[in-house]
Amino acid sequence: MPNTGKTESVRSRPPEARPLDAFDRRILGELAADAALSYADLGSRVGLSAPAVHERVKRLRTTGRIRGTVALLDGPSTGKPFLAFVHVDSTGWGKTQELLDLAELPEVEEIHSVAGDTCMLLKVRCQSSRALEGLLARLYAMPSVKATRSYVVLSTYLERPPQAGMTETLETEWAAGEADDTRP
Amino acid sequence: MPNTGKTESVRSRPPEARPLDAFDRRILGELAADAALSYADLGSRVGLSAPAVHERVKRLRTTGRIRGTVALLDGPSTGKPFLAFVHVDSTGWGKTQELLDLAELPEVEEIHSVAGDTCMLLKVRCQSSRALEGLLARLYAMPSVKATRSYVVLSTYLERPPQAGMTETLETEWAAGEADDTRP
DNA sequence: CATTGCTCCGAATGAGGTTCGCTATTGAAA
DNA sequence: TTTCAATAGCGAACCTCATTCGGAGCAATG
Repeated sequence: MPNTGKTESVRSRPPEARPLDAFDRRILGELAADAALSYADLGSRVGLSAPAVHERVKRLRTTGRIRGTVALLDGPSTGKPFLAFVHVDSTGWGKTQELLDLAELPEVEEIHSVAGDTCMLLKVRCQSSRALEGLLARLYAMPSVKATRSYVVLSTYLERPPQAGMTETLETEWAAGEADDTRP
Repeated sequence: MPNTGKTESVRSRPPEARPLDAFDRRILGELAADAALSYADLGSRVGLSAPAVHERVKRLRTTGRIRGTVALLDGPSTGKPFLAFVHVDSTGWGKTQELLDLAELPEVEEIHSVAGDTCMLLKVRCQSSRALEGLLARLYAMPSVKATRSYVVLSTYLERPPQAGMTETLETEWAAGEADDTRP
């Protein structure tokens, strides 16, 4: 059966453009807390049948909303009790490739380019302060690295992956006593 | 059946004291990358049968090595494209309770106490720069908060949960050209 | 040398993931 | 307004896989 170009152009809008509805948000919230839930349980929590949530979860995966399903390891009890954030000052913007190569080390969990008084921000978790020192030595061995500032974590009060919920009042509440809302 | 105190004292050593062997490490590595693996697949990868890995994974869970199994959400495509690290200077050490209450906001992903020129470090992910501003307003509304410094993430090159692997050479390699190893 | 406990494996069972066909609903075209 | 097509939902069925059970090999203990 031949399909008209007109119909096709309407129907084949990119799937990732479709916005998340309330069902999707609740599914994401549940799975971000516990991905070991059965589809039957998940369905009863959000008010859908098992095949229906299965279909939605599959789409959330293929469209990239869900990046993966992983086991969260506990740093201290798996041999990496030392956590630190390292700010890196480097010369030039194009020379950051060697910094990105640090991604091969399992101790390096995050590499961000940030706006502020530093260029790059690393989150590293390793087995000892000596290992942290070794990582800093690797940094300083790079010609482009000018300086670093390390923030060693003393206590972690909260640490979790991205959450599904959003605080709507964050965008409006604070401005109530300060100025009128200038948005349209 | 009564058990002798002697046997009990020997047998009931804390389970978390048992060190991880090579099998455990490989299992943790696989599950940290993909927790949706079947036990049969996981077993064939590490060289054990399905019931054997099942038993080990169960123990890794109960002993806290595995904190949970979760779906990793993609921030930008789930409505939170803005990521920032906020350093907080606060007066006094006991007054941090109001900071810890921020954990109720789904935008706040991490709260650490750090050593360095700041007291606390937050990782926050929210829907807009305006929401980030609202969160900063909440911070400054706290009497104990003296100052904040924000690092807005421009690009994220790497972001992943704790990994199982460890770079052994980090503890030794760097010191080779500097000084002799002083460890026993 | 006997015993105790641990961990592994193969087999069996039952729960749950996955697919299929059908129906209701929505939105667009005639 | 009528008609058509596509979507998303559900119940039932299938089939994979998680989970349990019993037994064997092994190490450490007394």
